[in-house]
Amino acid sequence: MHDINAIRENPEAFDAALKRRGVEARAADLLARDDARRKAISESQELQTRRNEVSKKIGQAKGHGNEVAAQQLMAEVSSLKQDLQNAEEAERVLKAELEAAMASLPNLVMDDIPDGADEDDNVEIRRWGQPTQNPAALQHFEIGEALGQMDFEAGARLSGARFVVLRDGLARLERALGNFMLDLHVNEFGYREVSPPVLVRDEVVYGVGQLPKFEEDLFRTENGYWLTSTAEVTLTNLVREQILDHVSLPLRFTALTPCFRSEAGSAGRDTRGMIRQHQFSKVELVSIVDAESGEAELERKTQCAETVLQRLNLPYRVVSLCAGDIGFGSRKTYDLEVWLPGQNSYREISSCSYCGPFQGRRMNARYRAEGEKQTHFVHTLNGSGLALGRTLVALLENYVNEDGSITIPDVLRPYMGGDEKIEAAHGA
RNA sequence: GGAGAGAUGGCUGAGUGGUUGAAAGCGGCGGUCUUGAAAACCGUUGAGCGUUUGCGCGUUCCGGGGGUUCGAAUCCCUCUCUCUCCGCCA
Repeated sequence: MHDINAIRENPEAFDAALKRRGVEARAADLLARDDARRKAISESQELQTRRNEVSKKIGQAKGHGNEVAAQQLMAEVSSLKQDLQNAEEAERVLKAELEAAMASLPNLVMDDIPDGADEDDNVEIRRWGQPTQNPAALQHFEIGEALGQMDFEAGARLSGARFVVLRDGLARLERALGNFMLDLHVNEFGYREVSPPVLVRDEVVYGVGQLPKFEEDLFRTENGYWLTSTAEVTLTNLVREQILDHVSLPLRFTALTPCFRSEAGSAGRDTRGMIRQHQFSKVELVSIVDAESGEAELERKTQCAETVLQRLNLPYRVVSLCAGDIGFGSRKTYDLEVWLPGQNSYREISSCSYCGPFQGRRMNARYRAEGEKQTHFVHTLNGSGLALGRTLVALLENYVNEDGSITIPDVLRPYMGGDEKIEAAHGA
């Protein structure tokens, strides 16, 4: 959500920032609505003042037993009633219209992100590790199916397209990855582990900006719950409608949760394999910070996510998303793209975003500095650290051996009972 | 699923239609006293919005929304949440 006062102060800057995203100018329209709204507020407040004055006198007259005077005053004020109702209704409507107009507008991007229209204009920031080039490299689903531990037919039988069943070593590998990542972020980077709900109500989804605009990307239960598409939704909303002490910031939360996405509009993309599923597990990293710390926290968070890939020894690159490709609620986003030999390309495995006060305002989440009266909206950040399914994909393609077995990276072995390899299941 | 009770300021807790944004206590902050601290005493202490250069003025908010009334924390409707008992259940 945007700050209408900031738009009033500098409408040109607002429109210019929207334009970088390819969104048409809106400031003039919003300010006209705001002007009408404020006029309506003044009008209804004026009527309220008059009503309150007379009503007090009525109370006093009745208190003194002066019924005649009271009756006169009541007759006088009753004529105000309809006017007041009309004025209040007008105010309500104008306020709702302004909010609706703003709720669907994306966050303003930061000055230092690249210009561009789509993902082709994203800018590579750095690379880590040596990508292996091998024309004969297998894709993860070929490797997993050969192991007899990645079963898309079973997934289809249970649930349909874009679902998978993992078994044996691969099932355990996924669990090991989750534990490894959580331990890393909790023990080394100071995140607090959280186990949140995955079913949430409307306003929570609105708070992070997925509603009202992206309803079609989400699953919903028949009685009105939304299935969270990422733990960002719940972890960020942990502070909704709160006023935090400045000294308690930053807050850093991590959680391992299933994520549910309808993938509407992705028809035909990544139809084979585990890259794009309706349900996947992810370790999420969320930070709640003050207005000054957001940019530094984005760098820190990106490092936290990168460390996972480094410990797993998976080659990757960091990409800064351009203005046309960046997400709705973000001001600046780094994507981490892991090297997939089977696809001979880098694929997104993490996305770290700095949202400024955009979500804080939608959630009405604030903080207050020691001894100050003024409250400020919290700034929020989120990032994957990492998506388990895609990490498993990367491990298969980067760690597959000649015989089809998978070497387990050193850091995961304690989580795999000391095993060094995943080999074909019995009877596969 | 059935029956019932409740939601008031940072906390506890009064208040059932008329100068009530709300008693009282606790907590917090400031002050007096003290070498310092404690105790005691005095004062102060919610969140928004509109308007104003500013001091300020006005207005809304007693779980959310709507209604009745000249006037609502107080009456009505509705939603959400919490609690108790019964049933079911991982």
